[in-house]
Amino acid sequence: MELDQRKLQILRAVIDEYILSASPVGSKAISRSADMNWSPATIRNEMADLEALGYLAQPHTSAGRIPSDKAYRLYVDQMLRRAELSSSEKTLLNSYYRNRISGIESVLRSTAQALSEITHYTAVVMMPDIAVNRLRHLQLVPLAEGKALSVIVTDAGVARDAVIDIPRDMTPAELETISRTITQRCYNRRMSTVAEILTREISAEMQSRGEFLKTLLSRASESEQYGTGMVELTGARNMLRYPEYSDMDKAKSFLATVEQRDELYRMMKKASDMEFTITIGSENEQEGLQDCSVVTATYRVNDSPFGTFGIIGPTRMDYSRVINVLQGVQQNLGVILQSLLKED
Amino acid sequence: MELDQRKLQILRAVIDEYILSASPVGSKAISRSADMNWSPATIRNEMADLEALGYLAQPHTSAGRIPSDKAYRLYVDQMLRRAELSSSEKTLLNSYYRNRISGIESVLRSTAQALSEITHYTAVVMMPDIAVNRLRHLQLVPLAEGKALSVIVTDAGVARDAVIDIPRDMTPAELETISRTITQRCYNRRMSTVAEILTREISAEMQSRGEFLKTLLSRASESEQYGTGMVELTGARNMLRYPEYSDMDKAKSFLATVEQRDELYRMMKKASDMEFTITIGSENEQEGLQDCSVVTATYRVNDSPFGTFGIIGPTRMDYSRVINVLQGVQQNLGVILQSLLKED
DNA sequence: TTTAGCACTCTTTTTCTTCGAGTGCTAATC
DNA sequence: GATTAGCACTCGAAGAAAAAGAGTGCTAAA
Repeated sequence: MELDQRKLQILRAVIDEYILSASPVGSKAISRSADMNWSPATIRNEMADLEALGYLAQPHTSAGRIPSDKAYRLYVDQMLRRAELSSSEKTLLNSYYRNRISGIESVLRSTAQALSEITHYTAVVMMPDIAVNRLRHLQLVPLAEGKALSVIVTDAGVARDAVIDIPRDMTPAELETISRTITQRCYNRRMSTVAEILTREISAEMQSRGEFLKTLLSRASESEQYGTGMVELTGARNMLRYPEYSDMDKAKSFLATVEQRDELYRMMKKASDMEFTITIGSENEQEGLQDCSVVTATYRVNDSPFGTFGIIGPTRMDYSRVINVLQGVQQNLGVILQSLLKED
Repeated sequence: MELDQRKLQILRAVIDEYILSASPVGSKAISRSADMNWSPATIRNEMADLEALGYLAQPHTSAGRIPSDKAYRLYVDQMLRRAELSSSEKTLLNSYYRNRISGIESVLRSTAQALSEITHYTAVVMMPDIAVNRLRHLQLVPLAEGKALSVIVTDAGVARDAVIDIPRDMTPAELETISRTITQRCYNRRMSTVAEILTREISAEMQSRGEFLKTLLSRASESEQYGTGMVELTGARNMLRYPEYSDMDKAKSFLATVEQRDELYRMMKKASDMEFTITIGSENEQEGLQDCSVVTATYRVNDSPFGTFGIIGPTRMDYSRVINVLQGVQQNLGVILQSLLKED
């Protein structure tokens, strides 16, 4: 049995209605909706078919139908109309960036806030992964005997720092020399290759400090060390708006899940080579997101992918609105970051 | 009418019991508790007195009593016994810092997590306010024409950065010179005074760039700019454990309140010149924290106050446990940060 | 001064009933 | 053959009524 035009139309109507109401949709409600010229009885028959095909489910015998994950999948793949953001929404969006443009990360934090407030869902933004960035400057700043702060600045305008151990007899002047040498040698090299270059070229040169440099940069390549793996999450509380989380336990487990930042990071990282991703309910790997859908978008700066952000909401989220907003933010973010990094 | 010994004993018993059970405490329950040698009837009389004095309240006629904020105040001021953390708890605490010692801020983030997981309340940690730190290094890194990243490193091992505008004709070499000059002139000066020093001493010297420097450092002193005002908040979801938040609306409004990071920062900032603070229910300025208590502690590095962290919980939180944990963390944090900044 | 006894109050829990939305099936209709 | 009206049936939600229980304040006795 295939999905003919009428079945699709009905399925769509069920989903649209369920997204709005969050309660099982009956045949009568469907037959009342626009362009639906069949009687409830006919629609009942079709709905029974759709249930047999796995697109609809019935919480109990005498209730209406709710869409399955499979139905949402079909919906987002084939039934979604994209639309531009309205100009008032664009204005709203831009208002979040006022006074907030002191750096990449604060822009991204504001973005997360904007996303969650505009969509009323939970927003997640991945902080830039410096591994793909290029080194602009490395500075070792002595803190105390045996300790220094290592600061890395990349071409993307991102700075990351870590406290490191240094040999006790290392002087500030020597640290400065090392900083300068590394900066020179690795200038504009991808962060992911810096450690390698150092081991190969520089440590030999600076024999006496070879061991130190090795440690320094093996740690530099460990992502943990320089604060990679960070995500900003905002608006988790929004989920409490929706009846699917009126059960306290569900709410708790959702909040517990999203507090696991490293898991979220993994998820976002995986999505980061796609322009857009939509992951519906059980398609999510994470235990606690089985009742959620995650929509992500990747934005670009200078035509190369820079970072990823997204929305987490109940599976019955308003997909088309979410996608429109993400698309709007995607463009916006490109422009704003561009203007932050290039001259105005 | 004064609070005699027996009234105090009864009040204490009521509070202890209410902290445990979260439901109104009756006279019978009290008379059963240890060292309570009076009959329920006697205790009822005393409880009526305590209610008249404003220490207890009755949700409705036929219910037990619950402590008022005034009662908690008395409780924390006069009835609290402090105790050392057990050694197993200390071990647990330390386990949070493993692999997490790459920098001040990541240590503080781990601290927040540890606090919330150990106490089962919400933890908040104020990131160091660099205004009181001393400048160790300033570096201007060119990003693109007209743009640079300004990075500040302080003696506390904290780095902060911001994207800034620079005159178009400024060369990398010139930026380097400026960086070095500022670092030299302001070395070990408090960040709060750096802007002033620059305006006074340096801008005159570098006439042509005077305007730029002024802008640069007026912005440096704006806290916003360099990411001051940040707090880390963890474990907000823990509040859903407690019956006082089984009402969805209460839970929502709590989460909404703590998502206002700047408000939280203000609160913490205010607490930061006290070793410990306990703020109970209506004593809180913030609207959304009227049903909460906030306990904070300030930790020291090198004997000078460094930062503040705290616990937010329901007013009937287990104060003595919370205080013990905070005290434990306070010591711990001092040691860990010390070891991070000084040689091992 | 303390306490046993008791009537009273008010919430919580349970049980039972009613209501209504929605279904699936059958038979009539287009 | 496809569609639809009609109808008996199911099952959860909502409401009402009843019962249970915890705790009180007061009185009078110890």
